[in-house]
Amino acid sequence: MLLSRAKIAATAIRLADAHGLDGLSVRKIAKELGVGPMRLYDYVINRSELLDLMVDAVYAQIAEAGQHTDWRATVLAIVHRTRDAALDHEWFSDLLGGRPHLGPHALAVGESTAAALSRAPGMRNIDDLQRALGALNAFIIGALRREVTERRTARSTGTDEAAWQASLGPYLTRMLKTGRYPTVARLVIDGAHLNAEETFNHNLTTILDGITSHPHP
Amino acid sequence: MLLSRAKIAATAIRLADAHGLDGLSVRKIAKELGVGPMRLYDYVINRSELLDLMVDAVYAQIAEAGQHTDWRATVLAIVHRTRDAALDHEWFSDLLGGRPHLGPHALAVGESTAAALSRAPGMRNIDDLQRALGALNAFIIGALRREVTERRTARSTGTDEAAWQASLGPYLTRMLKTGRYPTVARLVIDGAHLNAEETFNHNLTTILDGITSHPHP
DNA sequence: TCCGTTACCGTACGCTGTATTCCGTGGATA
DNA sequence: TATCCACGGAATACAGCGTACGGTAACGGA
Repeated sequence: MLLSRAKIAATAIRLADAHGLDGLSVRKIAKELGVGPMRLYDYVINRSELLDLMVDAVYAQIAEAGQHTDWRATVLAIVHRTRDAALDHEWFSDLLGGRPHLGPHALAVGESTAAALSRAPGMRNIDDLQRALGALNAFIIGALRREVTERRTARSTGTDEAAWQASLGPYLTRMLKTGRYPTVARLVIDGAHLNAEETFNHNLTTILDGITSHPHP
Repeated sequence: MLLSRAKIAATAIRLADAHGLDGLSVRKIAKELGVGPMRLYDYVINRSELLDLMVDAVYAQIAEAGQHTDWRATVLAIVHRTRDAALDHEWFSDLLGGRPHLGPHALAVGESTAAALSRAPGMRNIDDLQRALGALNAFIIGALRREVTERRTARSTGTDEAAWQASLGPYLTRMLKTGRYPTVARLVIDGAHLNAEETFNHNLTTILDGITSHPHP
């Protein structure tokens, strides 16, 4: 069994998809590959470099988003592929924003995004572009983390009313019944029906609109 | 030495501030308190509950933001206190968005934010509020994670040109010299002078403006 | 044929979170 | 007063983690 960085990353991703980042260990990857644990260190310096490898493999998928002539269509395509990737590989969202993404594919995605955004209206100079990229990336990171976290808790508690009441309910409903958090209570009770993808798209549109129109000097 | 959840959280926070989340362990907290490791489990179920305790202690600081009559001033105050907290306790940003924040102080902050935002113009119903909160929180999470990550790498590489060239330079400059990432290259070279706080405030304003004006139905 | 170098491998160390066992002491009862 | 019991805190135990390190086997050149 001869190894390679790509093969190691692939099995690591499979394991992380199945058991999460906490369930991922160098030893388990090695066992899955039928190899002693220390073999991996011939291809990778650190566990952390292994994570970087996994992240960049995901960026490779994201980078396959086609180029459009319209800047907005390009950005939308990239962001949606990123969201798909984060939902496919939930551990990806755990790493999102936690380390600089400097792998070749991550840089390629960054380049495509930046290039598209630089063609947006209202982008007067490079400082505008820097800020706009910052806002967009911040939104992506935060929104995907939130969505994945939500999905996880929903999965662990069960979506249906009964299981909800049994797990988080006792504590949270007691808290909300105190009357100290009326707005939150209304949000939890009345606002549970919103569709995640719709909300994401809505807010993404808001961000892009906000970026391209410059009301404040 | 008699313990309490508050005292445990306080020392845990001190240690995490000093050595990061990776440098934090149940045993070290116990040793710092002059106590056997298992004593902590009389006050806390899990290591993860201990993290929740720490997070909510930070939210207690954030919650001290004064209420303003103006909704925008209130939101700004909360967000800025959150940013201050994240820069004071960098581990806080590692936990941001990674778990639901359901502690009493976190709920209090959420309530204040939601209440203020619900008084913003253009907030027609609870779905609008839900979405607006989502966008705002996503931005906060992402922006703070990015800023802390940036600060960490800057600290580890050294801010000055020489140290930069020595650490990330070899790889990154080689990458950028390939010419495959021209926009990123321009951003790295020309855009390094931007002030972090200014950028944060600018983008926060953009988000709030975007939330309160509803150009798309 | 012999040696130097290189590539591979298993073992071992220190650390983690946590379950379980053990023990000393204080209070209650005969 | 003597004995026993209950109980709280300390110590030990266990399974797993990342990875440093020492040994070994194979291979190329002299």
